[in-house]
Formats: sequence, structure tokens, C-alpha cells
Amino acid sequence: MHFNKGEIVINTLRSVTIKDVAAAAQVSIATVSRVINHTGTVKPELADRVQQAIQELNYSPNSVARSLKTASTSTIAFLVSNISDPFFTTIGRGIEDYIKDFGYNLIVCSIDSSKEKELSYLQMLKEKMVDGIILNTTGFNDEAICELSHQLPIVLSNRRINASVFNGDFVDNDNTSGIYQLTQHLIHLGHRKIGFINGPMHLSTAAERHKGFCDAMKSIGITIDDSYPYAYYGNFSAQSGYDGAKKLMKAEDRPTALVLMNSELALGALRYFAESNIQIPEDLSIVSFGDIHNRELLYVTPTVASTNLMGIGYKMGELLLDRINRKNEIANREVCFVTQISYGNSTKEIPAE
Amino acid sequence: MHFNKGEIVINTLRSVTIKDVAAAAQVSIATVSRVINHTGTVKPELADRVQQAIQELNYSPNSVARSLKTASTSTIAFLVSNISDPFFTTIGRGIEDYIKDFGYNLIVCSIDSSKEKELSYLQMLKEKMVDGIILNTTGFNDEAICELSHQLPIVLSNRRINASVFNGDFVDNDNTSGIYQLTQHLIHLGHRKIGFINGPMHLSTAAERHKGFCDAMKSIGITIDDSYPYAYYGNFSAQSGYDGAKKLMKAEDRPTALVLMNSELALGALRYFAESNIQIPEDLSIVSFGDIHNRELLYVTPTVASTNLMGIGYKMGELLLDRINRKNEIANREVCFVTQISYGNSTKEIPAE
DNA sequence: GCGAGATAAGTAAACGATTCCACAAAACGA
DNA sequence: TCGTTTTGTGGAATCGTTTACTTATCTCGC
Repeated sequence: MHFNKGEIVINTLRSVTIKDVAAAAQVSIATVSRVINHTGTVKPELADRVQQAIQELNYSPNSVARSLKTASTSTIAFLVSNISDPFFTTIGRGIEDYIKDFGYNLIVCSIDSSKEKELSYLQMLKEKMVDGIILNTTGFNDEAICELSHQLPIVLSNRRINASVFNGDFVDNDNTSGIYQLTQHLIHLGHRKIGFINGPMHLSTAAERHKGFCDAMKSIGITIDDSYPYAYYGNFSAQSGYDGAKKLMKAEDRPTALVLMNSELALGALRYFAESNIQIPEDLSIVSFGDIHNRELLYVTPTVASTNLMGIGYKMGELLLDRINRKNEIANREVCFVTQISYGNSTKEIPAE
Repeated sequence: MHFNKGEIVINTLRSVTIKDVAAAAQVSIATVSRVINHTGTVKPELADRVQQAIQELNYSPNSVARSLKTASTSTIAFLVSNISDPFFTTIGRGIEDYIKDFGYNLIVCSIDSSKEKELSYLQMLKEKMVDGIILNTTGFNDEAICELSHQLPIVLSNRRINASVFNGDFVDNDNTSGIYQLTQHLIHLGHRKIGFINGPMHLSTAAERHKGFCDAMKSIGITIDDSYPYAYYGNFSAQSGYDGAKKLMKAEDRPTALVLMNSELALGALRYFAESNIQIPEDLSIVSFGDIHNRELLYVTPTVASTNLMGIGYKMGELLLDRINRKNEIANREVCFVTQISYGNSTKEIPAE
């Protein structure tokens, strides 16, 4: 508070406003506003006086007041199932990197795959007047999201919405092709009894990856239906990976290879294999979708379809800001990121039976 | 928009305000506000009318306007070096879990150990009127943070500030004791040539862990000074871990054990050992500070001082909200979380030389 | 029955910016 | 020289709330 030398500062708590600056520079608040925002015209001489007053008073504009008037907060929200999941935080980092250059901030919310949490966060964020939302939805609130999408720019992250009236963009990996390639890899190694562990089929990611698997199996004449013996559906968590691996490997008729439909499932499965002394790839070949943190340092390096998460985040930030600038009045867009197979040592050729 | 059956909606963009509710319920806006906030007294009959109007109009209050008036946004910020680092996101999850029950949101910002980024984020957040900040500081802006701490509640996460005029709380692991115990463990196994890889010493975490190491070594009569041959200082990144391990292991006089001062350093070092075929623990024993994601799935399970990150986050949320409620007018507090040694298979007894 | 105190509701002033509008002064073209 | 446009500035409304203040009504003890 060195700017008040010799005077007693009456009220340090009250922060300096545009009024104080106007008074100090002996101009109107309108002029101060014009100087700050570089709008309208103002004489250089006055502008200097204002700038000087701003310096001396250490003034910075109040974003909240500005937001109220301009109806925009320069804040966007990122809703994910769990902010401590590296998958999402890497995407989040990509988003943040992109938007920060435009003066935007990121609010991050964990909705824990809970229908209620998702709804209540959406409500709260609408009240807070965030400028847009990037949403990895639970899949349980499609109607509400569709309605919201007409009031607020929304970009869907990785999970599509099953409704035609949705107004927004969608970014995802090429799930079908990624899993197709992984499965083909196993097929080429001679595997036929190929199991899979997937998440809930109402999520587009699960459904699309399932399709990739079916397509590949179809190419060798195997049709996947409800009676397919080597299938397990969980919820994209490590626990499901563990449980699924256990169930499939305890069955009389074991698969010789396993497709894990996301990295959490893979980690859970690896835990089970370690505990139960199942050797990878000697006893079982595995592949999985999505990058794994420090994958090369694991006791076995899984072959994966690797994804460009930072890139996805960056792209989603780009789409959302564009949508914000264009007042949400554009046609839906979809961006699909191709995956790249990254080979580890988790698969092995099998002699044809 | 089903609430306007049969009528033409003139302006869907303009959202419904407290005025509309007041008009619909035929009361004043003051009464509506009283109903919403449960303040003052209002006849049940009127309250009902208001509630009904709120329902029918699908009204939700505008947080920005409320924030302007009440000078609080129910938002707190979490500033970390990198939001994609699991260490921080786990803490973040703890914070979020605590604060969400009180209607608070979390803004997450990556400052990348950059002095400028930290400063500009702090400025931006002040303008946005966040109610408080949880800060894992770069260590380069102590004065600015001290000044800010008198205007805005601040809780420091894991990195202390070297200034007496700081006004806020501090939460950390017991760095000194954690490293002391880890080092003692190596000593008990017979190691004497114990190297370490640390972060920059201007960070309190680095300094405190260094002290733990020195204390332990002192107990066997070894004093650590600048000439200690088995030392490497980097920046708490995996790259530093890799580089440090390389340098120490390429020297003529190798250490027989290594203390890694955080988990990133440990992962980087593990990568080097894997590449250069150094067997752990046969060729080298290692220990490290802090949990490692999926530690048991690594090719070697490091012995670590494990930390309760969720708990730390939760505690920081608690301290910050308390500080907010008490208008930042309380004495500084410090909370220290004890660590727990979690044994892996990365250490081995050495025959006394 | 009447004044004091409680209760209930409304009016209007904030909060701190942006921006429309009015208007004065300067610049300009004929 | 006199309109007409351009430029620069200030006044005041506005954004959507909360809340201090006011006023009207009601309750109640004496």
C-alpha cells in the first residue's frame, strides 16, 4: 500500500474501483472504461492520465461486474467422471493450454458416473454462467443435455449422445478402428479364442469398441452374439478389469487372448494376472485401448492403441471457443482422432490348433 | 420450453430473472429473494406462490449477479505446476470432494513452475473474485503471495513460503521424517554409499527431504556437504530422475543405494535402469518419496514413503473454507501428514564391506 | 381501546462494470 | 461563413441480485 505515503489508509478491505480511477484521473468512468477496453475514442492525453491513475491505485477491473454486464465469464467447465484419472487430466491439460491464451479459465468437476451429480453440476454451472462446457457425460442425462445445448455451447468428450436434437460438437478417438486393429493383430498371431472386457454398452465408446471387435472377428467367420463365451461387461474401472479377467480365466474354456477396452480395465486385469501367476504373454496375450501411464515400466508392456489425449483436449478447446464466438449457432461437428498401435511385449504367436 | 404451452415464446435467449418470478407470483423481488435464500420472514402462502412461480418459469438465480452483491463466488482455485500430474490431481480430488458439499467449485490452473504464469494466474483469479486459493507455488513469487495473502484466503500446498508476513495456512507431508525413515532402512540393510536425487533446494519440500537424508546419514557418522559425491539436484521431473541416475551410475565410484526424493524422479530413474540393464535390487537398492500410481505393477515395486494425498486435499479444503468463513482473520496454521513406509522389492541387504 | 413491539411485504439503493445516448467542440466541405 | 460530419466526453441506464430502510398490518398486555 505504498501509494498512500503519509496518509492513513482508512479502509484497506474495500478494493479500488473504476470510480476511484475516474476520480484520480479527473475523467468520467465511461472514459476509464474506454481506455481499459480500447473501445471508442479518447484523447491520448486523457488516456495517459487514466493509465497513470490505474498504476498509482494499482487498479484491476472486477471480472464479476464485467461478467454481469457482458453476460460472459471467460470460464469454461470440464465435466469428467474423475479428475484424478490421468486419461482426463491429460485431456484437461490440452484444453487448458489452448484456452488460457484467450483469457479463459477451466473449472473441473468430477461427476463420478453419477446421474445426479452430473445434473446438479450442469445446473450449477449454468447459474455460474460459464461460457461453455466440455462434457464427458455419464450417458444418463441425454434429454437434459440436449435442452441445455441450445442455451450453452457444449462439446462432448468421448461419449456421444443418443439424441438428434443435440446442438454441439463431439470429439473422440476412432474407437472402432483402434479395437479392430488390435483384434486383427491377435488374429494374425493365430488366436481364435479371443475374449474381451468392456464397459457399459449404453456408452458410445463401449459400443463402438465392441463393433471394432465384432468386425474383426467376423473377418475370420466368427459372429459375436449374446452367447459368446469370452465376454465380460463391467464399468471401465480397474476393479471391473480385475473381476473380468478372473471370471474369464477361471472358466473351464479359457480364451488365449484378451482385448481390454480401456486402460483402467487393462491395469485391473494386469493386477489379477500378477496375483494369480498367469504369465503374459506365455499363458495369455493381451491388448488394450488407450495409453497407459509409464507403460514401459510395467512388469509387462501391453500392446495398445495409443491416443493423442493432449491433442484431443486442444481440439475440444478450439471447437468450444469457436462455438462460443459464433453464439452457438453452427451445425454440429464431429472430430475423430485416429489411434496408433504401439507394440509392447504382451502378445505372442499361438500355434494353430 | 413446455411451460409456455400455446404461447409463442418471444425471446428464448433472455433467461428468466427474479423479476419475472416476482411478477408471476405477484410479489416484490425482495420477497422472492427472501424465499430463495430463506432469510427474513415471509408468509407460507406467499412462499408457496413464489415456489410455484419458480417451478413454472424454471427459474434459477444468476450466480454472477449474486456474486457481485455478496462479493463471493463460491469458487476456489487450485494452482499447481501441472494438472496432468497424478500427485496433484489426487490432491485436487480430495479438495473437490470436501468443498462441493458446501456449494463450492474448483478452478484448476497449471503454472508449469513458471514465475510469470503463477503471477498472471494470481492476478486473474483475484479479478475473478475467487473466494480462496490453494497454491503449490513455484517459489519465485513469495512477496506477491504474501501481499495477496492479506486480501484473499490462501492455503499453501506442500511448498512453504520464506516470508514472515505471509497470512495463511500450510499443509504438507512430513518430508523430513519420511526420507529419514527410508534412509534408515537402507542403512539397516548395510548400505553406506547412499546416493540421492533431489529437486531444487529453494523449494521447502526439497530442503526438508534433504534434511531427513542428512540426519539419517549423520547417525552413522557421515556428514553431507557440497563435496558429497553421490548427489544430484534436478527439478523433480522424470527427466531429472533419468539424468541423475545416469550420472551417478556412470561414475567410477557408484553408490550401492539411491534415495529418490519424489515419485517422478523415481519413475525417471527406473526408466534409466531398465534401459541400461541395471538390476534392482541386485545391482542397486532404491527407495523413493511419495506414492506411485500402480506401483505394484511396475517391473520392480519401489519401497516408498507413502502419502495420503486425498486426505491432504480434503484437509486443505477444510482449512481454506474455514479461513473464508472467518474472513481470513486467523493465525497461520500448519498441518503435517505423517508418511508411511510401504515396502516393495527394490531394496536388498548388502554384506558389510 | 390503545400504544408498543413484532411481523410481513415493498421500495429503492447498492455492487462495479459496460454502453447507449446526448451533446460540445473540432474538422471539414462548399 | 455556415451547415454537416467527425471526434471526444460525460451522464445515466443497465445487468440481476441482496439488503437497508420504510411502511402497513397484526398481536397483545395493561
